[in-house]
Amino acid sequence: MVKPSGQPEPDARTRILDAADAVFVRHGIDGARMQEIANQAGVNKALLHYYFRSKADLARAVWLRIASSFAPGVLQLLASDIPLEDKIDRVVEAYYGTLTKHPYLLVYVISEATRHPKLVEEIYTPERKLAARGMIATLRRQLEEKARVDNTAAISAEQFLVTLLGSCLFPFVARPMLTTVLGLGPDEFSKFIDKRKRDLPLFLKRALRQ
Amino acid sequence: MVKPSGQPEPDARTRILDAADAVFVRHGIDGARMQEIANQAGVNKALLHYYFRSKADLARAVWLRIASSFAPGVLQLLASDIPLEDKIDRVVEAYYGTLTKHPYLLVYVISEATRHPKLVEEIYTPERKLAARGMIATLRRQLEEKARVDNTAAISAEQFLVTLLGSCLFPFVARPMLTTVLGLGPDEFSKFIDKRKRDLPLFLKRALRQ
DNA sequence: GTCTATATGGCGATAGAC
DNA sequence: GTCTATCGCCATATAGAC
Repeated sequence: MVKPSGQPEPDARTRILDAADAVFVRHGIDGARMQEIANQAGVNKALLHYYFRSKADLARAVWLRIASSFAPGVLQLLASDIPLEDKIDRVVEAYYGTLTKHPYLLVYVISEATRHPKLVEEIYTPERKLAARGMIATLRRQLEEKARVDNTAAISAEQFLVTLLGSCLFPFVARPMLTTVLGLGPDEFSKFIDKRKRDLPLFLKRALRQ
Repeated sequence: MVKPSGQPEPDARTRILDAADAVFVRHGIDGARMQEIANQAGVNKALLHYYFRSKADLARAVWLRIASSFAPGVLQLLASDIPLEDKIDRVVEAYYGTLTKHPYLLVYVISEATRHPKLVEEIYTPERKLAARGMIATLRRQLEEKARVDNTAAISAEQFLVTLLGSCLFPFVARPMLTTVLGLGPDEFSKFIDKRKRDLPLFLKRALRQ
């Protein structure tokens, strides 16, 4: 996922992992071919088995790399003590960068997580479990505080989280459907996303105040 | 997807299509095995090829059936002239029924649509294209009317649509991640969805007024 | 139409030279 | 560590009897 920035060719193992990343994300684990990964890495198929015993092991390695780099940033952001309304901006901002560049990434994570739920638990370490609880607690505190000040009923932290994530992530999940239904070309989709980056925080904040 | 309701066994072709539906939705096209479909349909593997030439053709037939039955209802709902705020309730209501019963359906549609965008165009007939345009136009009109009355800036119809759909559909898209992060068991997830069915319309309506 | 048996090809995986 | 060559399986697909 993260491309090498320096000049020297990365070693074979790294090239394989990068290639596997690209191919698995593009085609899903079942749809990926070891041959294609080998080609893209510029090595022989046998070398994949030398470094990673089997396709399943390679897929697992890729999954760990991707899934680990996916959530923590946003989780930490949401768990922090910055004001609730700022969080909205920051979450929107944080996701839209990488997801624009990697159109298949989110669908890969979702489909593999859905079809092999064990993969999710594998990256859900005790520390992360704790962090997630803390994040929810912080969110709840902020929402209750807001409700107290505005003298309204507090919104459920879990519900708010899902609405926030859903609103942010859905365009990248349903991209082909949306571009077709809305009649958008590739660059029009970009414009749509740009506009959304500005509009969505306003919309959500409006729902929050009173 | 639609299970037979009457007593008599459906004919083999139908049974195959139903079985293929279940297996493709569960495992994705690449992950599905013809043998499993045959077993589930109670027929021999060869019969699948008798009715549908190849796996690809069978997958295509299933896709057409599912995708066709998926959008039209909601599309029609959104295009109708019922008040905007009522639409929110109805959309939420409409999706949550089937998606609760078919946990893999949405992820299947999304992943296949993403990896094979041609499949999307195949179900996007001229009539549906027209209907989609009309739906957006109606939505825009309603949002502008609302803005005029409230004396505020109108929200983009496209953006509103995506927010509405995203908020509704995301829990079913990200279910395994959410249950893990929020620490929900299967029946707690149901409760979460029930609560969401009540809360989400309120939240969205609040963002709309003023 | 539905079955049994078989062909065909592709893919993951291994052996072994260098 | 990296390659070439090859194995063995398994999934799709077909032939042909009933």
